[in-house]
Amino acid sequence: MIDDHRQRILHAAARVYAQHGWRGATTRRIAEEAGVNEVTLFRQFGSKDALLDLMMRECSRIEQDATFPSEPVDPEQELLAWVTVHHTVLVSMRAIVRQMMSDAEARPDAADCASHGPSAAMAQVREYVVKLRRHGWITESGEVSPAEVRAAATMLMGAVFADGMNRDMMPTMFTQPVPETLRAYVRIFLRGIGALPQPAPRAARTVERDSTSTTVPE
Amino acid sequence: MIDDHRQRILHAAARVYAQHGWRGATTRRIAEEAGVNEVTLFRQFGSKDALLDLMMRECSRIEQDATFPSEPVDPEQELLAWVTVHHTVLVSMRAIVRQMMSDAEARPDAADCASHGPSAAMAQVREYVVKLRRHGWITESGEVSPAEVRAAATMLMGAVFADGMNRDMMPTMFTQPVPETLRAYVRIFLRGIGALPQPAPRAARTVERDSTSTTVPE
DNA sequence: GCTTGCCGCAAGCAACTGCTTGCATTACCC
DNA sequence: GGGTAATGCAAGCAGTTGCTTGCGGCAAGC
Repeated sequence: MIDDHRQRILHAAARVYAQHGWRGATTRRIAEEAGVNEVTLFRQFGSKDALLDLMMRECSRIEQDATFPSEPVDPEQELLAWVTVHHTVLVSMRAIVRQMMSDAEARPDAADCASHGPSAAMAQVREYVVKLRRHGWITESGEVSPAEVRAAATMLMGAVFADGMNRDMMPTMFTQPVPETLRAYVRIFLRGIGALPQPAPRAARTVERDSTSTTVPE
Repeated sequence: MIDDHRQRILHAAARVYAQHGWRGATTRRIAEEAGVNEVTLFRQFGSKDALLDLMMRECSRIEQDATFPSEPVDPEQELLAWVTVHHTVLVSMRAIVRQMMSDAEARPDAADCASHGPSAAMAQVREYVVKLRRHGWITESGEVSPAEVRAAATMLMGAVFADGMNRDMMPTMFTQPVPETLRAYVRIFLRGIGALPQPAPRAARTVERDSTSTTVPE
């Protein structure tokens, strides 16, 4: 029960900040939320800026514990499980992430903190893609260029990010339930990097129009 | 030169709001930015809230003028052109969109305004996908379910959104230049809905591991 | 018992912020 | 010229906000 106060204040600061942003996170509000006198806050952390800076640094230490298997066995299932965890974490933190993104220009710390999670997640996906290639799920000499595979990973992460951040605000954009959507993201990603069988052959390609330049080589 | 002041104030309000958010958009700051006395602001708009509300309503009227051709000829090129315009608009408005997203809970107007653009864009893409199907670019009885096609559109929009919003904050996540990345997004999207030839056949699928459950049917 | 360190409480201060008032100025229309 | 509407300017007011100070309470260690 030594640093109980510090932790309580830090957690309260995170909650208030997530709801009201930097300017709205008043020292009085944080103190009230923490059930602590406002003066204690200044005695413990010095200033409001110092408190929020520390809160953000603590916040970026939260590691998501989802990991990929060391050797891919079922890419669709493995990716789906991982993406689901990532999406869940994102949804639970969307309020604070939104605030950090809006404060990113004014407070560089906020940008670092907000980008830490996604960057780490991105690194995990890239590592998994390397494993996929090494284990033959992606053809080494495939016509999907490595740059495109890289972009596919960015696309997957971006889609999951946008889904987690915006789904509650844009009901017209996200009409299907989360699990179904995430599975579709994963399947499209795998198909995009050539790791899932193409569902429909190119039979219907020459219909109705003279498709002279259907596939632009580069 | 009649309503010059109103427009100047509205534009100044948008700029200040984009940089400092709702709470940071002080009436004094807006007035200074507009080169107008603070009192004029209150005489014209009544209150700060009324001014910012009106600014947001005006802001959501900005229509992006990119359109798809009435009949698809070259889906990759057409989608790429459209996505490029959409991305450019998004980048130019990213600051104000970020603020709106952080203010969405407190101010419902902000949520409406922020979601208006993406929703309209989404509708355009969905309409284009319908055209693609109608013109035979997507097999009617394809193994890509309509739900998955819908999710693919959401995925494309989400990826473009995340790219436009986060690229400047997360350099480790977006390593490739914008045009290359957008083209990859489009290609993966088309491949995901079965409208681009699959690059690598399923030859390398049985390598090194006993892939018993490679494709999970449902 | 006595010091030490942390805490709560009350008060307050300077700066900022939304907003108002009173008055002089300017431009336009009849 | 005179009325009218919009603007600028100076001042101010009440509420908020970051932060400080002084004081007393209270538990722990000597």
